[in-house]
Amino acid sequence: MIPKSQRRSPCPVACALDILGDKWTLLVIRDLFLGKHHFDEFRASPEGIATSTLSARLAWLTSLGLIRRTGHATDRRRIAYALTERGISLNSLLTETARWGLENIPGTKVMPGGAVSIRAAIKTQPQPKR
Amino acid sequence: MIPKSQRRSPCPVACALDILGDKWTLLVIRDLFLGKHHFDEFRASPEGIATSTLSARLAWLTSLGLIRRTGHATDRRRIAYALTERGISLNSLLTETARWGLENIPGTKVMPGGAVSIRAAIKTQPQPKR
DNA sequence: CAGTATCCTGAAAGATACTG
DNA sequence: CAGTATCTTTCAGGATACTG
Repeated sequence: MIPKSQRRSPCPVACALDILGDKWTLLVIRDLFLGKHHFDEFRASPEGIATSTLSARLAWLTSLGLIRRTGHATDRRRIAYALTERGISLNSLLTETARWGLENIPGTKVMPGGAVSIRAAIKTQPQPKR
Repeated sequence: MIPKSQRRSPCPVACALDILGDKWTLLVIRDLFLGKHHFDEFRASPEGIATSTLSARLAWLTSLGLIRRTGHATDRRRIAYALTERGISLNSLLTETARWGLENIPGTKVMPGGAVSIRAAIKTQPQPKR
């Protein structure tokens, strides 16, 4: 969490933006709500995030306690990410963002794979790839 | 509006972030919902936005049709900004952002001046300064 | 009051290559 | 598969000064 001393103000909007206010963070969250769990799945999203950027975001969100890493002791190929309770609390904010975009930006549409779904995030177990 | 050709994807979340995904834009929107209308009022907000940044954001939001400039023909001191219908449609997104910050970031609190209020934005008439 | 005009710097991000 | 390591570039944003 960002220490109070270096926050721009105590405003909850400003503080939320210090965490989520960029072009990538919420997209990673979106992917988790869509049921994605693996590095290469995030990377394969159509927006085309760079590996260095993705790596930084995953570490950032982990440090904030919004996601957690479900590593595997011996097999690095089974590393996965999942939303924590706190991460799941972003559901309505994310949904609201999607709704606004859908209603106000012509040409937008929900991705193949379905709408942002809290159920996908909660019920999908992080699975190692076959 | 950002042309489809240069969007990262058709995802409504991604497109919304291309518009709102930075640390300043939503704060200007917030100030409008708080009933502020004038350049120096935005500037005086505790986050301390630079004049060049503020100027760019006001032009940007105006070009998107989210705010409108209610200029005065002869007196530049009476220039004011107000939310358009489309800008007002950001109310629930903004409120959701504030709610999430308030519930998940310790030490945040609504600014003196009251909670983000759609009524302040709608009912307050842009008034020239005395 | 409502900006514009510069100058400048750091941080963010893209591209690419490499690794256990 | 899940990253790390560089390198380079861009550009958002801060500081400051000035103006009708």
